[in-house]
Amino acid sequence: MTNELTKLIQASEMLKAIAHPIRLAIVQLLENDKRMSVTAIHEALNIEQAVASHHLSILKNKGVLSVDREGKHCFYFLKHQRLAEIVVCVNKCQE
Amino acid sequence: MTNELTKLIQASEMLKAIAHPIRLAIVQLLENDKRMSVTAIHEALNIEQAVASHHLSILKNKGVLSVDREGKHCFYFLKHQRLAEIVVCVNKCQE
DNA sequence: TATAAATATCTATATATATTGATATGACTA
DNA sequence: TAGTCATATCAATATATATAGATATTTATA
Repeated sequence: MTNELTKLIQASEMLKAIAHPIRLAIVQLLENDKRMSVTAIHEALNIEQAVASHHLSILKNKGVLSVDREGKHCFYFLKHQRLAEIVVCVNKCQE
Repeated sequence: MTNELTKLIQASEMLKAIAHPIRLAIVQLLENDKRMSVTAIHEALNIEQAVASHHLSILKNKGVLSVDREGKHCFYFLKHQRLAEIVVCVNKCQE
């Protein structure tokens, strides 16, 4: 497999991770260096805890988010702040 | 359904359209206001004609590309030039 | 160590997307 | 109008992702 193809696949995996309504909302929530716990996110978005946790783990596994545990809480944040730009950009392109 | 949710769904549909290796390659190919026919695209990417046509129609249906027919040729181009930024951005975030 | 709070995982079903090869449609041109 | 070039669609199978509910794991604290 060519290097170029590998890059395309990796980039599309990351985009695919973001390309879901709940996960897009999570990325939006974490703009501007915000750090939020699973509980804070599930309450902010009004979704089940298990649902939030599930989507957060997808975003983490695909390199979109990172996590720091502090006691009982897990604080998630954008691994690359730049990724928030994608959300802004795609929102601007909705005619 | 709330207006906010509708926006999230639309934005994620558009991102989902781009989140595929071949379709990402197509968007990259069409940066800088380029216009390319189906044949030119399938040759440039070294994929079957039917495959190119299929992915182009997905991108068109999800609002990523537009098309102009000129005789036998269909020229595809980015509907919003801004969308190329997404590709640049996600590429920069591959560590 | 028993309990509670926070988070993650599992199971099952439903739904969507990808892939491939074959074929159909549309539009010029000899 | 028959042929051919360009593009689109179809059909079938495989693979992946989503959704929801139940339950397990981890950590702190009484």
